[in-house]
Amino acid sequence: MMEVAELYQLLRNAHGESLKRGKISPWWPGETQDEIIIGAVLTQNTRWGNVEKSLENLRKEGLLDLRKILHAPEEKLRNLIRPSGFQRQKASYLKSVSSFIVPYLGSRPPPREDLLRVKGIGEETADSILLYAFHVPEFVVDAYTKRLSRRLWGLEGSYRQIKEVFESSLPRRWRVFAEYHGLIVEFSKATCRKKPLCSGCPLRDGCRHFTMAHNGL
DNA sequence: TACCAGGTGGGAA
DNA sequence: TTCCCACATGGT
Repeated sequence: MMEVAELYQLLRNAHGESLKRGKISPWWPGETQDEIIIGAVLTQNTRWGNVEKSLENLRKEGLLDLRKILHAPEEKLRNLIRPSGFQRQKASYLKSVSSFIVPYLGSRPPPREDLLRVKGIGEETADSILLYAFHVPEFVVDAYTKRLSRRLWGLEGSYRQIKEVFESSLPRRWRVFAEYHGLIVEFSKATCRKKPLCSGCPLRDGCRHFTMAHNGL
């Protein structure tokens, strides 16, 4: 049985290149804390390609900045973030997140339990923000992580249970957590999503990609 | 055409 | 606690 720590090395061999993007943290694109936090909200149930369009719209208007979002008209925000969908919810979320998090920017990270009380921030978004924008070692469990954990190890647990499995199996360092989560996303996007597993699926018996990872290709 | 994407909130059971 | 659904857009 493949162990958690062992898989990390395999994924690094296969998808390590993807870790180079991202200036503040491995993998997550973004040049500022603000950009990462805004992206974390906009990517909720949304393809990253659509998020990029919204981020670019905000950048052009000088609104890739949480302090400015705080004072921007909500309707303007809605129009700018339209490409990433859920614009009513997400414009509202960006406001609530901004007002909470601005005092922490460039300073200490916000406590996780406080972040979770903010409208629009669930466990995954909270951990993404803490990990990628503030470098706090909180493992991010997303749909890819859940699926991979289920297929590889039969894990069916809650968010916190799966998070605990990863965190207890790895050195508690933010960079390890950041890389690992990014690698899982890249690996998952490159492999089969069909249910039940298609023949030759990576995650069970010799998927092409998995074999590639094994061979360090 | 139908389904999916780096989820969350709110209500019902 | 857990399950279900609305929320919106763009790509395949």
